[in-house]
Amino acid sequence: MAYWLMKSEPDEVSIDDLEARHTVPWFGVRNYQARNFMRDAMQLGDRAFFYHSGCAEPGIAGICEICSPAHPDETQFDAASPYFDPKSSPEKPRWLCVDVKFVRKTQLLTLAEMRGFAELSQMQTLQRGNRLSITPVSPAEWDFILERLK
DNA sequence: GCCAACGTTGGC
DNA sequence: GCCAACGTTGGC
Repeated sequence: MAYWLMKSEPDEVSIDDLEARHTVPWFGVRNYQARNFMRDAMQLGDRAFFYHSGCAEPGIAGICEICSPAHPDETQFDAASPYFDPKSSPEKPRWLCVDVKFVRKTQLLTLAEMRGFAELSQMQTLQRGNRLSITPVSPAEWDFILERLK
């Protein structure tokens, strides 16, 4: 059992979208490190903070759970998708995703608030220059944040 | 294998 | 819209 932080642009998929759809494929990851986390490290039942990025108020907006093994991300084969990858093929898919299911929505814990906690100073997603859309969260960080989520 | 150029992420 | 940081590409 491991913990994660997964970034999504709310314009594309927000916590409200996830709540409405119950489960969504985590499509659009085009970074090998993030892909490898999904392929090699994630397990069914792992929980993740659902983080809103690229928006006016970035931060943790809810909690979701990994509910499928890694499988090919269909958007890579769709020429009309911004995530289309001409170098990938269904025979040899390059990009994977997992499905996540809605657990709960929380009051937004903003990035600014997260940066204010000394207990979170080592959190990977808060490190300078970090751009990974999926990062591991330590059990201590998970518990600390969970206690502060409303 | 090096590395410059370029593209992307994402906060501000 | 800006820009720091960093990943990827491709020529050599």
